[in-house]
Amino acid sequence: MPQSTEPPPRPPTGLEIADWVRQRIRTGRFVPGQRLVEVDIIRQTGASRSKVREALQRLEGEGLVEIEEFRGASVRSSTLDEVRQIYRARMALEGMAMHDFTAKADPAMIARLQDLQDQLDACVKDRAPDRFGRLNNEWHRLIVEGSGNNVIAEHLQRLNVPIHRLLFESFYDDDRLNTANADHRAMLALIVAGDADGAERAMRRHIGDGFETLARIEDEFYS
Amino acid sequence: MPQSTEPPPRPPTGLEIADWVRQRIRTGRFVPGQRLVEVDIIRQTGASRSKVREALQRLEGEGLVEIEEFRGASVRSSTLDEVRQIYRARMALEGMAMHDFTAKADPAMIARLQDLQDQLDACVKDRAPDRFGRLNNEWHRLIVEGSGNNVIAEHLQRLNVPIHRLLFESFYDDDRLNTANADHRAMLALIVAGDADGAERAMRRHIGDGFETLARIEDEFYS
DNA sequence: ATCAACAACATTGTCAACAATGTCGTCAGC
DNA sequence: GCTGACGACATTGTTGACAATGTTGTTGAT
Repeated sequence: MPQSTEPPPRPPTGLEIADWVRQRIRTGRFVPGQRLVEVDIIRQTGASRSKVREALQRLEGEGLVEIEEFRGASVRSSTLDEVRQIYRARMALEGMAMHDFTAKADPAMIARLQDLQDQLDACVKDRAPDRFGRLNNEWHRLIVEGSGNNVIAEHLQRLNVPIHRLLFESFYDDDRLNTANADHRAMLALIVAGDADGAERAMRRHIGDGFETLARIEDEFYS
Repeated sequence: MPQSTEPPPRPPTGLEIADWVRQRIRTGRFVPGQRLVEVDIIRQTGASRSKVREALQRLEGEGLVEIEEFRGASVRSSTLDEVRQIYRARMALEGMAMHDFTAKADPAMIARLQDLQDQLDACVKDRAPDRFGRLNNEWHRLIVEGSGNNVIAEHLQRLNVPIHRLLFESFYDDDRLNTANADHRAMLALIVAGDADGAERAMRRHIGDGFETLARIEDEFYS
């Protein structure tokens, strides 16, 4: 795509366009409510209109954008209540993933997790919130991928999309950084101990707390 | 659509085509592996090619069909392990739905559930497995819709699609009919008692047992 | 009989032109 | 100034023709 240093001669496929748009939504370059005009995307990506339309329909299926007849696509925005529902679903699925991960984790996986944990600890010490964010994502992904359940992994990926304007800020709360990391350590201990049920409960609490933090930030924002 | 007695004059939309195909997969009219040729669907539904292609891409996004370049769409088939993963996801999500339903159920909802339960009991007595199947679906839907979590509801709907050839047969096991109904009664009692955690555990066990039955049938089939 | 090469056909992918609709500014009338 | 009708423009929806690819059947040599 044109944005990179080396534009590929091959015109981008529908999936690539979808990725491109998804990425821009993830990074906040496309904000909720913003209209996604086909021609603009064509100009920026070099794709044909069919491909762009295909990509937008795909994203609509993922719940990321909204398409209205003759009005086109726009980035979907969600209420706080929908975010609550998303977190509830994440608690269920990621909890289950944690359960299965704990039940089948081998020493190699645990070692990788331990390594990640050390890096996360360092981030907390150094107050490096965005590196923490990246590693945090990786930590959660490691659990989910390691659970051996691709169906859950795919559904979680779909739930992990920030369609709420406040989802970006939750990690920059210093308090939250500390408690989240403490949660991670506790979960690691439970995994090592082979306590699948306990690890699942801990994961659910961890995600639930994440939402609480988010809701608190939202509250403060409006007062 | 042509199959009904009164074909609508308006050409069907992409969503309707998707529903049409989905329905045919659900009822076993389209079996896993079967190719879905665009022209055939056009002939049978009267839709335009764009709409058919849109519908197929949508279904691909749902994981129901598989699209290969220049080879078109075909009904996706899944291994027993993928079915296991699906059931695992259902345990997580429907368990959570049950939890929230129990926590917020009002007398009216409980009454509707009680009514359904009576009809289910009758079905078991009368040995009416397919009516039981329909009511059973309604029972589960009532719980999920009543949980107040649309996100979970949508993800469950996506998980509820039978892409495995044996998913149809599991209800016709007479033993299973009885235990499943007993599960339902037990869950109803837990709901009335307001025991959200207990109801969640019961739902998870119930769904897990469903998979066990399925796996047993599969085993017998291959021996 | 087997196999490769080839050709006719079937099916899907792409694109561009056109139609349908929404959007926004303009202007007359009050 | 306000409002509603009107028209130019922008954007999306639809269709059909054509290109690219896969599929199947045929033929002829071995």
